[in-house]
Amino acid sequence: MPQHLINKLEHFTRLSEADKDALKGLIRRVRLFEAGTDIIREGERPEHVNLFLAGWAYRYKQLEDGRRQIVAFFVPGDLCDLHVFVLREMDHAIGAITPVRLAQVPREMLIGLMDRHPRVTRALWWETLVDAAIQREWTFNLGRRTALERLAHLLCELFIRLRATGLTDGDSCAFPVTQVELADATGLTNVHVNRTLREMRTSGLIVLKGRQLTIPHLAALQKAALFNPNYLHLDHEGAHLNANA
Amino acid sequence: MPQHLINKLEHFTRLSEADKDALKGLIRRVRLFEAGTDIIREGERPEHVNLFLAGWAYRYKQLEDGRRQIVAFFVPGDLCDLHVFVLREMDHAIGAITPVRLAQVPREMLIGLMDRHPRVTRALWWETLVDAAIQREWTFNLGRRTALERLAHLLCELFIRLRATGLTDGDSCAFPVTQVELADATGLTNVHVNRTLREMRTSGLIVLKGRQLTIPHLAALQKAALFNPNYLHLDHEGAHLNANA
DNA sequence: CGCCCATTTGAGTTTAATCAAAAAACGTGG
DNA sequence: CCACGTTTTTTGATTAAACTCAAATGGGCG
Repeated sequence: MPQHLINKLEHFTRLSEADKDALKGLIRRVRLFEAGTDIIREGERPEHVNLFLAGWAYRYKQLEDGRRQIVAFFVPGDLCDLHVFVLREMDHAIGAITPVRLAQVPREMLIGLMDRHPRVTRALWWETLVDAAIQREWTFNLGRRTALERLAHLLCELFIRLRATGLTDGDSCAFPVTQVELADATGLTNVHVNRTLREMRTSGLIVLKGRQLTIPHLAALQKAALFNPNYLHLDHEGAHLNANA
Repeated sequence: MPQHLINKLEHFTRLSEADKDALKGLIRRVRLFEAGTDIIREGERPEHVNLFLAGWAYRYKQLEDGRRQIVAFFVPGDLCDLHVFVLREMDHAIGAITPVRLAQVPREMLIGLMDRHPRVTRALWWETLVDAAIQREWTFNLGRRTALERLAHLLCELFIRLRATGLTDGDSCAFPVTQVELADATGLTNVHVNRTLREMRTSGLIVLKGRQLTIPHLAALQKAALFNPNYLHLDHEGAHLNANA
């Protein structure tokens, strides 16, 4: 069930039962990927839109000399770019962090959905625009924040995204990302990530142990990160569009 | 005339005369902005899609403490996010580098165009996906490239984008970006940008003087930048979609 | 138990930042 | 066309943040 996606979209607009059923109808072809494997590789032809049902993954790009940058994380409820099939070749890869379950949605199915459900269509645009906003924020993060701010910002973002999909438990959430992956996402080295995490732990900003993250005082972490959640555009933004329900 | 936009879109798909006329019809409400002023400010309500007709601009985000990051450049032929009006508030600002002339396209006009011209619609998706790919590449750039590679990469990208819109003259193009702006785009300081540009000049990679950039040997600059143009998805990618012309 | 992967720590180095000031280029009005 | 104020570029000296290299420790699992 795409309950995570529905939870998330409802932060933007209210969905009817028919809308939700339509979203559920997207889940026809389900595939599983093992942790550590590639879900899509650079150069491949994108054939469908991927909807993440369970597990974590990341988009990444890599240079011939081995330098790697993670440019996005995927958590359950996330959707890859709506119109990928317009492009001939993937310019990046997607790798699974944990075992991943995802639905492969064929273009025709998606187009049909958008023809029949304008409210879902708007919600999916919102999702697309938020993805773009997240990517811009990462650009800022890498360009202008210190190591500690950068890591804190990433943790805030992931926690809030997970919360929006119903995947947090109080002030805790699963967190299967290794320090090497955190380094590749923040543009740091794993050594420096390690030292910075220690600093965050000793100052009580986070508890991170055994693939579980706890943020005792989210406001404090946000402050340390100079985190402004406006770019996630949550808080029922689409209310003004609900009129024509 | 949106000739620059048309030139660019034709790198993706062939457009009919009707398609081109439809694009020209987007230019109804034209506005001018002075250099150094904001075209849109953070927090504002996005009312229309902006199509850049002349002049350079940038998207930027700023922290309360003054740290600023430029997250994208706009050159003639560029279009802001197709569906911005789905969002309630801008999460960033757009500033004019030079005097800017742009067309403000109302949502209804755009929706109408996309209803009537499926080939233009696909081309606009392509444009949107390329924008997202560029943002990802910037993330990589800031995270994993050295100062010299970063600057070289940015220059390669801008030169190739300008060339695709017909705004280069041989191996030269206008380049009105100051070193402070280059610093804010690459996550460096203006001092370090200055030293790095000097290095690029003395090694013959670029000639940059009086708002004019010359790249004597683009392949060499690309090599220095570890630049792979695949993320720009030029080269008539949409050929396979031309069938139903 | 032993292996593998992830995390942690230490010591020394490098890249880029900071601070400060001079020089050059640019635009404008006299 | 020149003088003048402003912005941009350039250079120097010093500092700090993050990287590199190397090795030890810890955890999970068959």
